[in-house]
Amino acid sequence: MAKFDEEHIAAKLHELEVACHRRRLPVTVQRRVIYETLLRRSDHPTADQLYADVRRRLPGISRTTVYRVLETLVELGLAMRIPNRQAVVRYDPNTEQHHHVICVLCDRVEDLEGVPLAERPIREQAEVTGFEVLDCTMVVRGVCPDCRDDYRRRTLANSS
Amino acid sequence: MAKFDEEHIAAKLHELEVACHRRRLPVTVQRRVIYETLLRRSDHPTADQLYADVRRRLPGISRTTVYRVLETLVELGLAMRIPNRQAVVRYDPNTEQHHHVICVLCDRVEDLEGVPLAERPIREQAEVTGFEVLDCTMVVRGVCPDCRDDYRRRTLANSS
DNA sequence: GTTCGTGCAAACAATTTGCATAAGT
DNA sequence: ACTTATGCAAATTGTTTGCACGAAC
Repeated sequence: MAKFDEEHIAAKLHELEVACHRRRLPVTVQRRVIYETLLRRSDHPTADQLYADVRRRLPGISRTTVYRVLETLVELGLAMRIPNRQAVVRYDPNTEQHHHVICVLCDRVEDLEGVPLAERPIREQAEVTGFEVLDCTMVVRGVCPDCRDDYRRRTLANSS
Repeated sequence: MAKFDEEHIAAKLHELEVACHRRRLPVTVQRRVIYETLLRRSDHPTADQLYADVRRRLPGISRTTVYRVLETLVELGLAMRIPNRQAVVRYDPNTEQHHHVICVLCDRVEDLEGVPLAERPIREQAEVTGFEVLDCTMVVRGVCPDCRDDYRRRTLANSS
C-alpha cells in the first residue's frame, strides 16, 4: 500500500505538471509541495491546517500563498472544495464523484465511496430550473462516533 | 395563491409559537418578524440580506439579533442552513427534504423539489463509517441561466 | 420577580487585496 | 526578458462574544 501510495502521488504530481503546462502556469515549488501535502492527507484539511503542515517543509511560505494555490488547484480540477456548515472551506484531492458525511458537532468530514447516485432524475429536474448542471454531491449530516455520547446527552437535555 | 400564502404563513407563525412554548422560550417580536420575513422570501437569503429586510419593519434591530434568532430557528427545526461554496451561510424555511442547485458563478440557490432520493444505500454506507445519519441533501453545482453566457465565454478563453 | 433576549461595541476568524520582489519559463 | 507567483501587511467580510438594559412569562 505504501508503494502504491508513492506511485499514486508521483502520478498525481505529474498531472499537476501537465495541467500547469496546458494552462501555461509555472510549476512552482509551492504548488508542488501544497498539492503533495494535500494528497498525503485524507482528512479533508482546511487551508489553515494545510498551511501549518506545509510550513514544516517550506518554513518561509505565506498563508496567502496556500489560499491562492488551493484555488488554483480547484481551477485545474485537481482538488475540490467541500461545502460544510461552518464558515471554513475544506479541500479534497479526490475529484472523482463521491459523497461526504459531516459531523454536525465536530465538523469532521468523512468520504462515502461506492454509492452510485441516480443522477438522471436530478439532472432532469435541475434543467427544469434552467440551470446547466456541472456535478452533484450528496451531503450527509450526521454524528460521528466520537461525538455520539455528547449528542445523546444534549438531545435528552432538550426534550426534558 | 396569495390567500394560500397568507394562510401558510399564519400556520407557520403558529408553529413558531408552539415550538417556543415547548422549549419555554419567549416569543419575541424579533423572532416573529425574522421568521415571517424568512418565510416570505424564496431566495434562500443570508443573515445579512435578512437583516436589511427586517430593518424596514424593525428599524432598531441589531445584526447580532438576526444571527442569533436564525440559529434559534434552526434549533427549533423551523429553518435549515444551506451548505454553499462561499463562506456565507444561507437559510431556508423549508425543512422538508429537498435539494439545491447552486450557481458556481453568482452563488444563487434554487430549490429542486420532487426528486425522491434513494436514501437507503447512502444511509447504509454512512453507517459503515460509524456515523449516525441525520439527513442527506443533494448539492448540485451548476450555472444559472443569467450566468450561462459569461460561463461559456470563460470556458472558451481557458481552453485556448 | 425571574429568566431569557436584545442591542451595542468590540473581538474574532477566515479569507482577500495591493504592491514590491522573486521565481519559473 | 517576460510573465506569473510569492510574501508581507493591511483590509474586508461574516460571525461571535461580553455585558448592561429591557421585555416576556
